[in-house]
Amino acid sequence: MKPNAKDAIVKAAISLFNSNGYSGTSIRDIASLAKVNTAAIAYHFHNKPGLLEYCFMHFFEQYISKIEEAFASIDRGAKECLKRIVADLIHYQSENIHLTSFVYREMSMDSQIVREIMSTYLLKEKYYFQNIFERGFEWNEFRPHSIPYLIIQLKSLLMMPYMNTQYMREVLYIFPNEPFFEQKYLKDINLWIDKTLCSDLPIKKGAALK
Amino acid sequence: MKPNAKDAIVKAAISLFNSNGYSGTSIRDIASLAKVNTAAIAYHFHNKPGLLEYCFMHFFEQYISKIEEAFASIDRGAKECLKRIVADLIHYQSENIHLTSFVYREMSMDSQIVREIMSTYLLKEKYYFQNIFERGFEWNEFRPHSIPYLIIQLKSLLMMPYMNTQYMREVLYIFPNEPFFEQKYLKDINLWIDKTLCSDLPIKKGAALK
Amino acid sequence: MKPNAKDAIVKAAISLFNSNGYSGTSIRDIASLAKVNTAAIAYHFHNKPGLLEYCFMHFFEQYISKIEEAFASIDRGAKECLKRIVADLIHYQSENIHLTSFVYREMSMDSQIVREIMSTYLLKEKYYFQNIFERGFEWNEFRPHSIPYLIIQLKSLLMMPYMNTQYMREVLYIFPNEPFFEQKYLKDINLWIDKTLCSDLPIKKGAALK
Amino acid sequence: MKPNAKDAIVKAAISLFNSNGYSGTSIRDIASLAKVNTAAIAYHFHNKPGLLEYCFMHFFEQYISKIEEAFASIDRGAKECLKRIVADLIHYQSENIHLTSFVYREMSMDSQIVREIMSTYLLKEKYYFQNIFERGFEWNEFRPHSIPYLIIQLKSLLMMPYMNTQYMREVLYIFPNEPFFEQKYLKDINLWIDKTLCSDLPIKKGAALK
DNA sequence: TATGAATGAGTATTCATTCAT
DNA sequence: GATGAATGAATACTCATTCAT
Repeated sequence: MKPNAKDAIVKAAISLFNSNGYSGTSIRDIASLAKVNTAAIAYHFHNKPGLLEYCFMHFFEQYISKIEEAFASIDRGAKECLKRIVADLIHYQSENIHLTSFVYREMSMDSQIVREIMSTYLLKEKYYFQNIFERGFEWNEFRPHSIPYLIIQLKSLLMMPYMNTQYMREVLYIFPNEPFFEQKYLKDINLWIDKTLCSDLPIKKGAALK
Repeated sequence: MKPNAKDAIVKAAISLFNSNGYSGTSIRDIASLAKVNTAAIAYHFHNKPGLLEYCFMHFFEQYISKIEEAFASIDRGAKECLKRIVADLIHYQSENIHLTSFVYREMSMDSQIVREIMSTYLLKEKYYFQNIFERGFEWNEFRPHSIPYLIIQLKSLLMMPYMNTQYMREVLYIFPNEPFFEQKYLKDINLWIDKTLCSDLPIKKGAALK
Repeated sequence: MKPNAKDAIVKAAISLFNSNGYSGTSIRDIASLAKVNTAAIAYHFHNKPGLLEYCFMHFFEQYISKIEEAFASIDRGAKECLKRIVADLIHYQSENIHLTSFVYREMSMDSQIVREIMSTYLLKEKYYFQNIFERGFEWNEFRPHSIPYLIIQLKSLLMMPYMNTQYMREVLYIFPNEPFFEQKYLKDINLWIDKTLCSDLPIKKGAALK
Repeated sequence: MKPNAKDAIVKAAISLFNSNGYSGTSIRDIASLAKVNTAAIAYHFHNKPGLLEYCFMHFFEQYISKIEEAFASIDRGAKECLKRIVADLIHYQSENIHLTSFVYREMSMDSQIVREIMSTYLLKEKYYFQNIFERGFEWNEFRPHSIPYLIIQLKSLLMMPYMNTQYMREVLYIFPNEPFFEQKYLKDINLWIDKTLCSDLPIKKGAALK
């Protein structure tokens, strides 16, 4: 009868998790929004945490693959590569703004699933960023700096507009799902890369790009 | 019998809200952690949203007063003033890390209380930031730029380590409640102010500082 | 694919009904233990009560036929006949200990099925016992006594070790499925027959066996 | 409002557990029969197993105390003592026929609670019976025999009419809660004691009662 | 102030069963 | 014959809140 019950459930879940939080959303709310029987959720995702995990995986699988694809072009320069990653991630997040928003929020909770996701996906992400920064230092593209502290800043810029869409809308009157925003904000992050990450480089003694 | 039941409740609430979220925490959990009868919470805070509102107000009252105090020294220069605000806020957040963490997370939810807090405190904060940036442009301290987009970046740097303590700890191995972190991270934000916010200034034609 | 799905289901059902009770066992538990689809149970037994009824019938059909076979030898003496019945039933119960255990327990519940089984099989059993006792009185083999009260005692001795296997194992350290137990316990019941059922017989004036 | 909610719950629970079994009875059935809110059950007994445990303890506390009281008179002879225990237990069970019935049935299930009850109460009961039998052998009152096997028979006679009240009523037309039954059945058990337990005693060489 | 008892609405989950394939 | 998907009703339990004491 339902052509795509599973997809309908996920879509409803993302929407409700985003506005009310995971704990603040009931299985029945999701089921009624997806026009599906509550038992169907148990059938497809075993239980509520299972549905959450599915959303997490759904998000991070694509997230990481964006990074991996862009990372392949590391040989064209660390800065170039980083900018491409940033552009891809911003685009991905803008396209999946509700999912991104709720995943980021829920990742700040203390649970078994979160720890698993972190050690699976976020350590991998860290590995790529670390690699890029190290290449950047080596090839004299980036000003030497503590890598973890650079990651904090980079991640903060990547996450902020998608974690706090409410604030963006109601205080700053900026809507992160508009295409206009994507382009403009990207420029700002690139400015951070150019100015804060790369500034005050010592004499460029023939920067060793392949 | 309880010497300071109200404080005990707030302390327990902050701790539990922080690790399990507001919806994920029950009145009884709080009561049992605070070693207080459940009805005592209703007595002191009327109901569960009342307790949440109290935490929000508790946080933002102090938060805004930090900004206001520092803003009084705007005449010594916009950059100087901004740096002092940043320093004070970072310190305040580090001192109240659990409260900060849970407040920021819960502020991303969609509720009546959140909207009220936003229009009360965050619009006020925006007003001060706006003022500082405008003065900075006027006095030729800051490179001209869209103010909302500057606020995004500034806020992102201010909030990130306190919204994602889990990530900080488990992926980056950085603990935002250590005094060492506060100093080091502050330097990084100042670097952003110096390099990204102020860089490429046109000829300083007698920058009008007092 | 399943060579003997029906048997596998019954076997699994007996095992689970025995340890968790009928109500405490779910169709899905049975299906997964029998490695069968849940719908297969509905196919073979119509519904859950149908499966229970099948187990009851399976047990009592054989149970009654044991009695009937032995009863045929009534002419060789009531006592002789009774001893043979007891021996056959004890042996049958020992061989089907799990089924016996759960059937006896479930028969103490108040349901439509139970009442049907009782009026079909247990009234028949009573008829045979009654007959034997009457012959025993007539032929001066048994001490005259109220038949229903004799049946209580006889049934209690027959059922006890199989209804309370848990107690037998954990308190008395006796395992009713060991062949040793069967022989020893049988001797005890025969002792009851000899001493309590037959004791203090008036002068045996030529015990009238045909 | 409810003068004795707890008692009302227990009374309703005993009635329903008796006719439908523990698993076959829902919290809501009990609550509605006791005219109490379902949450009141959780409040008084924590959860469903907690209510079951309370019933078990309620039964066995009194059960064991009956034995202990009667056991105090062991010096007046093992047989005398045993007869008094049997009389007291039969009376206690007749007075609490529904509780007895369901407790005995549920004790045959495999669960944590049952194992705990067994090792607490039934091992104690065994200890007393063992003691009585040993004294009986020593003082030449009982025919020497395996103690566990004697316990089986004794327990079977004690339990049977109360475990199978349905069978008693519908097949034998005997109602174990009638005062008449109690007296008549007690006589039968005493007969078993006199005939099967004590029969064929060797020459009573001045039976050594203290 | 403070609390033990109680409540009604809510929670996630499991149930036996059905049905199109 | 056999099965994966789906369902409505029921499950035990937890929730925030109220109220008499």
